[in-house]
Order: sequence, then C-alpha cells, then structure tokens
Amino acid sequence: MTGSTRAANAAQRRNDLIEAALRLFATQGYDETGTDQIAEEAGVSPRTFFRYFPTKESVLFFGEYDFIRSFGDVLLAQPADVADLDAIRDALVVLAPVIERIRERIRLYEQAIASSPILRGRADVNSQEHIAHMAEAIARRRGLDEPDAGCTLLATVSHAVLRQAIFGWLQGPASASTAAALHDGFALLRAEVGGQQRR
Amino acid sequence: MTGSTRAANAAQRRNDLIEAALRLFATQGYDETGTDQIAEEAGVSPRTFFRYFPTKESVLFFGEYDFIRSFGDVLLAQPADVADLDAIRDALVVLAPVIERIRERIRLYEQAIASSPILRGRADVNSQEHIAHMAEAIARRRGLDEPDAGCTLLATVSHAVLRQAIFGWLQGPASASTAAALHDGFALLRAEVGGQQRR
DNA sequence: TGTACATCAGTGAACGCGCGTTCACTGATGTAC
DNA sequence: TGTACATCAGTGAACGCGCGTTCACTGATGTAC
Repeated sequence: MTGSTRAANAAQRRNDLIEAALRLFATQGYDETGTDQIAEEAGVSPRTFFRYFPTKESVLFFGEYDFIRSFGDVLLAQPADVADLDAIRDALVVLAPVIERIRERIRLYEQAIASSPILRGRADVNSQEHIAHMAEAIARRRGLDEPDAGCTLLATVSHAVLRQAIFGWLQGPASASTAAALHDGFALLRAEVGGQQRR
Repeated sequence: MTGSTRAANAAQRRNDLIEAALRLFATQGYDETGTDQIAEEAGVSPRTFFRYFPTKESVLFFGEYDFIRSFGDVLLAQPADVADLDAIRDALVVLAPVIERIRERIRLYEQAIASSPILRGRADVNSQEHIAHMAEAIARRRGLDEPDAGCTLLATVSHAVLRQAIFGWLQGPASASTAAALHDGFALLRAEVGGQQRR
C-alpha cells in the first residue's frame, strides 16, 4: 500500500480542518474566525492551513454538496410523457437521499453561509451554476440546443423550491424526509402560480 | 441659504465618489479597484473617501435602487378581485418606471455586482430583505397576520421573475420598456408552471 | 531485509498588501453680535 | 456691513489587522537497489 499512509493522513488532516472550520464558522461566525484559530482547533500550525486550502473561504466549498451535478442524467431518465415540472420534482426526489445522510453537516454549512456576506456571495455563484446546469438539462429534455427563457425560468423557480424545501427540512425533526418537503413545495408552487382565481 | 453650500458640496462630492466607484468597479472589477484609486478618480485625497463612506462596499449600496420599499402600498392598492399573481405583476409594473430613468446606472451597478463574490453576497442580503417585504405585503393582502409558506414562495418566485425581467430589459435596446418585460416574464411563468401537460 | 537516497508534509519567520482607524492639523465656511 | 469666534471639511502621517506569500529548514515517509 505504497503512498496510502500519506494520502490517508492528508485526507484526515483535510477533514479535520474542514470540520473545525465548519464548527467555528457556524458558532462564532465566519468573520470572527481567523485561519490561525481553525489551525489550532485542528491541531496544526497556522501555516499548515494554507498548505491544504488556498484561501480561508475554500475550506467551506471543498466537499461541497454537489448532488446537482447528477441532475441532468436523472432528469433525462424520467418518462417523456410526464409534465416537465413533475419530472424535475421527481428527479430531485431521486437525488435527495444523498443529502439526507449529511444533514448535520449541511446544517452547519448553511449556518456558516448565513453568517457572512462574502460566503453568501460564493454560495450565490454556486447557485447560479446549479441553475445553469438545470436549465441545460431541461433544454435537452425538450430537444432544444440551448436553454431558452422558459428553461431558465423553470430552472430558477425549481431551484427556489428546492432551497425552500431544504430549509424546511433542516428546521423540522431529523426524521423528516426531503421527499415529502419537495412534494409539498412543488404542490404549493402549482397552487400559487397555477390557480387563475382564488378566494 | 445658511448651510446649503456645505450640504450641496457634500452631496456633490458623495455623488462624484459614487460615480467614480461605479465606473471603476464595472470596468476593472471590484477587487481590482482600491479605495485610493476611487479617491483619485473623484479628485480627493485617499483619506477623504472614508469620510463619506465607512467601507469600500458601502459606496455601492448608498442610493441603492430601493423601489421595492413602496411595493407593499402599491400592492394593497390593487383591486381585491384580481388574482394575487396578477396583482403582484401590476404592482411591479407601476413601480418599474422609477428604475427606467436610471438605466445606465443600474447597468453599471449590476456589472459591478457580478464582478465580485462579496458584492454578490451584499446584493443577496438585500434581495432576501426585498423578498421578505414582498411576502409581508402578500400576507396583508390575504388578511394573514404573517406570511405563510405560500406567501414566501410567491414572493420568491415573483422576485425571480422581476430579476429576469430586469436583466432582459438591460440587455435589450434602451427604448425597451420594463412593463413589457414584466408582462412577458409573468406570462411565461404561468405557462411553465401552470400547464399540467405539454407536447 | 537493509541501507542510501529522494520526496514531501509540517513548520517558523518574515514580509506584502489593502482596508479601515486614530491623532493632529490647516484652511474654509458659517454664526453671533 | 464688519469683525471675532465656532464649526467642520479635507488632509497627512502613522498604525493595526488578518489574509496570503515567500524562503528556508527539519524530520518523517516512501523508493531503489
């Protein structure tokens, strides 16, 4: 197992740093946490932090929950006779279990993000990428070469529902399922936007 | 006119700084522009910048296009028998002319925002506040004490349509109207989310 | 299996950099009478 | 209208601070034979 000791050690160190950073960011706030403190919490010298991460921010966006990346394939696997919005919902439901397993980590991550504008900015950049991916996938499902305004809008709206579902799920009991939150979210969307008249 | 000379001078200086910053941020990017450079461009000493603005960011969010603040009143002035989504759209159409007059400024502002994650973060904080305001207004229109999940979702989605409409309007010819962009956006939303089946 | 050498992780020390603050001053604008 | 005083805008200089870099070294891990 040549090299495996070093690689394993490095992975361990990296993970220690990530967890220390997540904990500190979530409890104290990002701006109130220095790189020196993260290093100390992880049991390494201040200088070592920058051996593993090029910037203070990057420690947060390393293992980043990138389950959206599989969205395209899963969406295209949905039956063609299902309405697009339902297909999107079902695709998200398929992917959701991935994040259910790391609920606590995501909770800390979201808490950290909320603590500082610069992290919100980074997260926003990621969100825009996710939305672009989703719009691409929707366009392919529709047989378009590239996403038109409809695809982009649908992706944007679906992403918003997804975010809202995740936050609802994080606030609820640990036993709650993401699938239920997603179904509720999309049903609500249909009710709010679809119904021409109300009351 | 006691005091007016000083006040007018101060307003002028402040505006010079804002315009210099907008121009530099939009062309070079936020991170590549120092406060010293803004000061020089505006014809004042480096130290003077901080007499007018507490931080480098705040120069961008000073006169910030806060037309959303009037949204609540305008929404409540819409007829009760109109569907909520239409009322929201009509309220936004009423407010839109306010930003039409400062199109170039908004163009630079959005360009600056896009250039740096930290500004995106600040802008995101503002967006969340706007959405909260909109959700409050929708709740009041519905006779609720505070916004429920439906109000929040409707506000989020409407805000997304508004953003998309503004970007479309900024990219189009200077003569284009925001009202048309908003009508198109909301119609597209209905078509994408409302239609149960397609093709 | 053992020895000589190469590689790389961890670290210390010193520094660059840009934002933002503090202290102290000058000259211009505004006010009191 | 004119003079004495108060206020405040603009500025210079020096500094604090935290992120991130550069240089140079030590000791541990891995490799060649």
